[in-house]
Amino acid sequence: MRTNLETQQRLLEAAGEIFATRGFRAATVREICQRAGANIAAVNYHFGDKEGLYFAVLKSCSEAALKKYPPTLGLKPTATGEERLLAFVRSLLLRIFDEGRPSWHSKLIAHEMAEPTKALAALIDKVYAPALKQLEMIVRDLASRPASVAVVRQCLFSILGQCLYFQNSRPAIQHIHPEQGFAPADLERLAKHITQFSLAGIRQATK
Amino acid sequence: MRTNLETQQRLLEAAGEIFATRGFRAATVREICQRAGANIAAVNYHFGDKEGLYFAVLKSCSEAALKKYPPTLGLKPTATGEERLLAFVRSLLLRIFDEGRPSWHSKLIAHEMAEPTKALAALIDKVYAPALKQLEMIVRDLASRPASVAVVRQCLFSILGQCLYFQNSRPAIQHIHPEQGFAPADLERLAKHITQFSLAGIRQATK
Amino acid sequence: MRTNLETQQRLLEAAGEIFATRGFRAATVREICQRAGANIAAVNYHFGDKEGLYFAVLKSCSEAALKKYPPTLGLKPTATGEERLLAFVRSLLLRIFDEGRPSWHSKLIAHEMAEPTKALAALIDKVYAPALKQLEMIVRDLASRPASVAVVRQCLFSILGQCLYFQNSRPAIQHIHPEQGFAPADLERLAKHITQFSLAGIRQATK
Amino acid sequence: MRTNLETQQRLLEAAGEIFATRGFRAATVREICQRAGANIAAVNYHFGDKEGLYFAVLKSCSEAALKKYPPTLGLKPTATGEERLLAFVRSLLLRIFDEGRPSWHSKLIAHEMAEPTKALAALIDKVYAPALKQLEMIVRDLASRPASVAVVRQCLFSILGQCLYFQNSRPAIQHIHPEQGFAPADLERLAKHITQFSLAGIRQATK
DNA sequence: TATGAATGAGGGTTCATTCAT
DNA sequence: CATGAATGAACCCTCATTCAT
Repeated sequence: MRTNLETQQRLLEAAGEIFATRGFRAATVREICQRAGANIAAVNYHFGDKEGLYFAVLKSCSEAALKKYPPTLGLKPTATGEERLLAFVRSLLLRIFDEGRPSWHSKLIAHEMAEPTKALAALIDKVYAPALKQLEMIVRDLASRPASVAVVRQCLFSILGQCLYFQNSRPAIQHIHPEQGFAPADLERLAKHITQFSLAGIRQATK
Repeated sequence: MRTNLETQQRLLEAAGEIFATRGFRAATVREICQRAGANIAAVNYHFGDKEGLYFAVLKSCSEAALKKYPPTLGLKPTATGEERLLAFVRSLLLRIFDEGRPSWHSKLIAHEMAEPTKALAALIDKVYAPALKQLEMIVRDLASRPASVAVVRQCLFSILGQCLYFQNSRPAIQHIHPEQGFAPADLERLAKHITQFSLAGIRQATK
Repeated sequence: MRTNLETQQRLLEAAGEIFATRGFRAATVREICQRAGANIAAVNYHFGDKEGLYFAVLKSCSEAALKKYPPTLGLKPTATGEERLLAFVRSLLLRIFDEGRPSWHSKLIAHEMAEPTKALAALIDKVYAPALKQLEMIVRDLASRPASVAVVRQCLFSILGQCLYFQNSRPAIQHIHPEQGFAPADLERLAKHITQFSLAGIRQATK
Repeated sequence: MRTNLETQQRLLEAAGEIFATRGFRAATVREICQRAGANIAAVNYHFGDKEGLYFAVLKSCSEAALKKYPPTLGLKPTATGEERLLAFVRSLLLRIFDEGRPSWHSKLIAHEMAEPTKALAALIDKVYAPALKQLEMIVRDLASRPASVAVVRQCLFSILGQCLYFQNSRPAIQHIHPEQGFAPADLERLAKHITQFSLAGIRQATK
């Protein structure tokens, strides 16, 4: 017989993919259980209800994504600000374009933004805010001179916006620019562009 | 007696707000009809079905948003590239932060990106693509020297991303930076920042 | 402007075909009005309600069918019993296989038998019973010797059953015997067969 | 707790009666579930949808009817053609006039003929066609001399028509001949009449 | 007089959830 | 402990009918 843990794990896997694809509302407990090879009542049994499963998925996916692509990926302690910015951007793009569980994380966040649930606040505090904090340090480091809170914040927005654009507008991008690829080499180019573009922007903003 | 057009208009208003808030799937015709003060069968009578109403809402909102905040708002024919970029960015932010029908347009697009329906392709072709084309002209104008298609495209992504960030990540922004306001003066500041940031970025990218 | 009578007539035509095809329940007032080029409210205006239209159609179709194919079609006053039986059978088959209004009559009766409405009793009294009476005279004429009421009745059943089989089981016949045609020549053959078959049957039954 | 099978069985019973009475379209799942003492969602749970239940009913009723009144009921292997014809006719009449599930079968077929659904073809192939095949053997056996395909077919039509008349025109018969009973003894008489009538007819047709 | 916008009851179906086993 | 049959609310949609014009 399959253990509790195994069933829960399979449920999390199946739910992650389906929630990421369809969003919370459109996903059905039935489909999740079917894909997980579990009983229709398994969700309620293991996670209380659909929402409980959803929260568990969010938690699980966040951890998996940040573990696989940490924002400091491959950085030496002596890395320059530019290198750290590139690492941050690259890791974000990698999470977005990963095929598998890490990408679920991005899609789930996107769904949360479009249609927030009670899980959003916790998710932001746990995942979003720390990343922003990291990015803030980098921006302050790259600033031409000590910058005001407001200016730094605007730069953060500019950088994050450039990255998350690929998460939030992907259908439009793929429809208008079908020739745009997102293979590792393409992502590398994109990351470099965003880094250079932002570097110039930051310097201009903190002139 | 209420005329056909009046009822249709009330239905469009109610549906616009509810679709923008909840998305296509989660919105219910019952709630829409209730808010419009119409009978439950009114949607089917006037628009065929829920999808027909949705398409009509999309069309109506797009037109309303672009009419109220055209991307060339207040521009003279002799406007410089920088002025045109500022106008483009400002109009986009105004659409996003408008309270009322024009903002529905942005929210509807956001929902479409997160959970596409059959309307997405048409919406992109009609609204999204032309805006990108306009922005492309501006970017080419601002480039330090003739730029490759790929570089121009990346700059488009960077600019659009910075603007749409406020559409797609608003819940996170408001949670982390509750002190950040979005009154007209704030939007003006944001628009200027994005414009300057992007100007520097474009020049760097086309150096 | 079209007169009342014209609209009523077009409504009857359209309703006849649709009621015959789909039955009373499955037919929709909307479709009938559309085909008749009339307003959605025309049925209620001219015939009270859907049932009223149905009754009018039944009446109109019965008259049209019996007028086009009277059971004594082409008979001389001096016709023999066999000739009169053949004429009766032939007219019944012609009504069933006619393409147009007379066939609606048969289909409507078939639908009434499967799913009786309040119109059935009147229809039977007006159309069905007189025909049976005529057939009874013919059978008594053909009997080898004066027959009991019960025997005559059973012969009536046998003859009618043979004819109406093509009305009530046509889908099955066409599915199992797709090569069986129902052109005029085929109907002539069928009528002759039924007549001869029944003649022998009657004689046997009244031996 | 009630078992799965029990609920399914009750649903089949209730649906059989209601489908037989009203036909597929006019029957409502709400009424079926009410009569079966089941929840409104039970139909979808056990049979997928209304159509699935209908198909199951058709299957179940066909089997029940043919099991209770097989066309070879009480025949010895050495039975004569006349005896086999009588058995065939009698079993058909018994199915039609049975009160209970076997009669549903006849009524369902009648409804299918008047307003075919997707189930008709399968039903014909599985139930109708085999019966016709059996009858064909009998007719060939009874023919005065080897008969053409066309003649045999016409005789089949004549015999089936005489029997099914009581299925398809019962409302008219009962209205015009209220004194005609359909008790077992009456059916026996009818069966004998049809057999004798047909016997004479077949001999005449194959003379 | 004749229209068509509007109605509300009722249709089949889907869903997350519950509970006896 | 884990199941799957059963639930009832809510979904979108269709329908004949009504009523102000």
